[in-house]
Amino acid sequence: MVSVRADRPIAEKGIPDATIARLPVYLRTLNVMADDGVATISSGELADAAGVNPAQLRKDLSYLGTYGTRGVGYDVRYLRFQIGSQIGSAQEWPVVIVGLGNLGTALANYSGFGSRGFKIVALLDPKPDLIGRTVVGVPISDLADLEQIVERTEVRIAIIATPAAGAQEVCDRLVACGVRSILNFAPTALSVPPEVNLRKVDLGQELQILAYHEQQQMADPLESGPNADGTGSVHPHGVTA
Amino acid sequence: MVSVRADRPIAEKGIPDATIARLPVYLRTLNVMADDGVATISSGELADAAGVNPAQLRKDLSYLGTYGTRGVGYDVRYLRFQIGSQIGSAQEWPVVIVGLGNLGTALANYSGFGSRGFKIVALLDPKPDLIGRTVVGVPISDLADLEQIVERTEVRIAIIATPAAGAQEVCDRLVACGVRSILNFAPTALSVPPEVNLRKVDLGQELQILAYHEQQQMADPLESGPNADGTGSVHPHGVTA
DNA sequence: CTATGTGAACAACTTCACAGCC
DNA sequence: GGCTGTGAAGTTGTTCACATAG
Repeated sequence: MVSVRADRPIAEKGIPDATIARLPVYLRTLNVMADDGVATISSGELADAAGVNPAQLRKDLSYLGTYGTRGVGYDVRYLRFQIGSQIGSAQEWPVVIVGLGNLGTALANYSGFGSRGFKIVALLDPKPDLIGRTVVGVPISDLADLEQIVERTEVRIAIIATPAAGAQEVCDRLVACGVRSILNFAPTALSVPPEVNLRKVDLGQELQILAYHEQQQMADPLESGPNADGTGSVHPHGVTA
Repeated sequence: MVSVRADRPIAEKGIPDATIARLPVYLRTLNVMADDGVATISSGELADAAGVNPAQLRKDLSYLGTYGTRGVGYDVRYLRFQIGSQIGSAQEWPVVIVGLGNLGTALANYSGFGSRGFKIVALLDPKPDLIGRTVVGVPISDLADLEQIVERTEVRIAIIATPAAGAQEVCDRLVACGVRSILNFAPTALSVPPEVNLRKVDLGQELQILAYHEQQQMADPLESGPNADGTGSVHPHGVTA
């Protein structure tokens, strides 16, 4: 079970997922700073701009290495470079999107992927009236050609944005032709062999949590003074997200 | 730190956010089961279908109450009813979406909201060529009319899907006219007063985590035997998401 | 004898608080 | 003096393992 993972030469092995998820946020902020001509920034300022706790920011950065200067802060350009090379904006990740309904199309258009080093190289859908149309310059191909397209483009990361019904079959086919990382937007649980990385995004989930807290606050009009509950918004001066 | 929050009549006070996020998944699964005519289901089967650990499922359900029968399992219809009433599918939550670019439009079209008790009652965008068009039967209104529309529709939950630049202003205006729960899809940190619930969704984040693990696995071709890392896919027989 | 419900152990993540360096 | 880097404490979420009910 414990997976061990014996110690290798240098560090740089175990950055928590939560940190990985935040690094692009820092990077985006640093880019803005750099464009504004800011040369140095403290953890407090950067944390503020990124919407996190300063200690969190410093701990996150400490996983990458020691890039700050005590008493001074971080060099914006240098830190930007370091984060960039860590999260593989060094290389470009080819990605295929399967399913071009509303969500798949929105994802294909979503500029946030491109700026983070992901490149949509193929779009797949079974509907004849979609096949041949292009989205962001990429033509939609027939889902039937999945195997040959995966092989030709050498994608290793796939996004499933199909209806729930077809998702598992698509998933199996992707796995069969060597895709090792799958991001599932379909509202269903997928099953994959253990060597495949699978993550799920549920667009409704955060809304659900908000609604729950809303309901709770309506239920007890008392004790709603400063901040009735936790999680939703428990940051020092109300900064979140 | 037992969290105090003096005991009120029955329980039903402190369900963890993580559990709230999973309940709709169970509900969806139960609906399928009920349609298939299944009358009773064990935690193992339901957990399997929902892609979670059986112990997790039982613990989640235990926050709602004691709805199972030892030695037997759960009554599908009864459990469905209980979960449904817990996550406020009892009431309908009116929601406004601000920003109807690709993402906002996809969210407006996303059927997952409707099936969970959310109802899009207003759409707002400042672009003249969008105003007046309708999406899922709801007309797009001028962002300038935000205040009056929020007041008229009495929405308490808003989704921000604008570009980063306009997000904070929209957020401030929403808060000013009484919106207490905001879901932010814009790639920027928003600041709100502490009584407002704010949550953020970053579509790139999960992809980033996948890419990181992909990169890691490429870095050590060794030890990729059974399951190189954790998080991504560490479920008993490889079922996830 | 089966499957729930749950205390307790465990694991991941966040925040605190302060030593250490500039 | 100011700000980083980090051990330690705190918090939240997950999994185990078993007593208990049916």
